Amino acid sequence: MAEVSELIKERRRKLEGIRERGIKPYGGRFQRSHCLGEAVEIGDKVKVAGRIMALRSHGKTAFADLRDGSGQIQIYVNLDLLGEERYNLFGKLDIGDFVGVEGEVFKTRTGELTIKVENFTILSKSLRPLPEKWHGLKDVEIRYRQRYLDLIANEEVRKIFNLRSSLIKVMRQWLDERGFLEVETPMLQPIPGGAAGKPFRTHQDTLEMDLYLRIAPELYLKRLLVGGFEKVYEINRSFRNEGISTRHNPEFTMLEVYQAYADYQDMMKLAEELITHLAESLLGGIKFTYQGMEIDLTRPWRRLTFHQALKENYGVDIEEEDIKSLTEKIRSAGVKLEGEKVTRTALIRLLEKSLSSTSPTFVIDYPAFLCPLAKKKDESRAERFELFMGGCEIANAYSELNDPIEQRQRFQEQKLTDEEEELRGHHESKNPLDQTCSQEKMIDEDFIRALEYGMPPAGGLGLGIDRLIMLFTDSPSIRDVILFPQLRPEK
RNA sequence: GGGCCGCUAACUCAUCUGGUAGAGUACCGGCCUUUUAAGCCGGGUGUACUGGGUUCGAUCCCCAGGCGGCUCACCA
Repeated sequence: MAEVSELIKERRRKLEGIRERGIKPYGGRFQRSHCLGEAVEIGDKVKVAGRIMALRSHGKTAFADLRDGSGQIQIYVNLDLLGEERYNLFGKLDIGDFVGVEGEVFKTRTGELTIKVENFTILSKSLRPLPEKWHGLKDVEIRYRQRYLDLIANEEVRKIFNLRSSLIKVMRQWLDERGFLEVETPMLQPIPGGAAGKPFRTHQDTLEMDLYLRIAPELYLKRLLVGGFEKVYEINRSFRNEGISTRHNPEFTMLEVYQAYADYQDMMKLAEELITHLAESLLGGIKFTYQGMEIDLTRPWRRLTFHQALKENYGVDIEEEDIKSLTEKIRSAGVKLEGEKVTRTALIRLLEKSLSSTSPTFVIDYPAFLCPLAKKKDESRAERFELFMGGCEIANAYSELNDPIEQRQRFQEQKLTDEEEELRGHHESKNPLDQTCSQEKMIDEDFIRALEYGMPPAGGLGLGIDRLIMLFTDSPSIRDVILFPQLRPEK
């Protein structure tokens, strides 16, 4: 720190002033009688603590607004009450400092309940000025980098993260009540599976082996179905080393649920009921607005086959057309494609465009080649759905493929197409990490072995929690619902 | 990774066509013993993201870089 701003120097001077009086500017435990959100009445003797959010000094008297995690209250100090020494010490306090106060509640002339401070304790001296009180903190870069400031300055942001916590709590409760068992499966995986996407690679020194941060928990949760657990779920982070956008953060939170003897139809019901329940308990209703779009969760939600969705909206017949006319039509619909490759993402973009202003829609029965882990409905289609809402992909589910022989074949086909793409030169990457890409397509032999022991038929559902919270809080970017989104380091 | 846009005081923002930066809040000093976006008087506290270039002169124009936002691409 070469240059320290005048404001910081000034606060350090005050800090020294406090120390010179033999007072510790960083206190310890402070026993409170009340939280600031609790109701108090005139005459109550209270002992509270919090951060000074505003100061109005009048010479021989002063008011300050004190805030803690539960609420805010005004405090009042005056010279007669505190004596000169203590009163001058109070003058060393700034907006941002933590202070504990003790006194009696009274009502001011303007009718505000206020604590008349008889004694106060400095709990923490703040050395940096807080963002401006009226306009708050708007600079998104500072908001994301220094989330603590965002939380201090912007109440709506605190509300978002409170809702996030409640949502996960309610979700757990709902699943627990229905007999689902919450489990934790490896984040560090020797073979990352269960989804697409480039994994993050790391290394375990003792075992002298490379490991990958999981891109999905799927293959481990299915092993638990093999093991005899019939209803399991996991709420936790997955990691994908892909592009970052308003809907993608390298680490994101997913719910994955598996239920034995069920299928994707059951998962549709589960998704409907769970999300409706979340909306009712957190938003107080099943209608809300996301970025100007009216979203209505009234059941049953629309079901649309993948085939229909593309045909109706774009005249694209995925079962009839060859790659060339398919890519042409996708392009003319305004979705860009790299090369001649029809990716799952391109198709999803297409769907998102047409479903963007609608209430929840299940797009069902995907082309089987797009879902190697799903049970086939017939030759070309798989029992899979994706749930779209507010123009965003929220959930994804299958009737889980439990035939070990077919599973191996489907993995191999997948591997083949990846190799084909390689040959076609679509992977002209010089990134050394891409070497792991071929590795990561390795078949998870233990997963196949588990299936060979027998996995009951099951439905499985993955739900993007961050995205659901975006919808519920009307947040335009996933960064608004993740406390510390990934950013490049400063300087 | 590509395209577009942005970066000015601690914060929120101005600064016209290139003439050397200014408001509010915050902060400092003064007055003020019930204020609440307290008030009144006085004070501008600055590496204009960084580094080059053009120019008599650059916050402004040009080039390179950094960080961020949006968007496109990638994400069985």
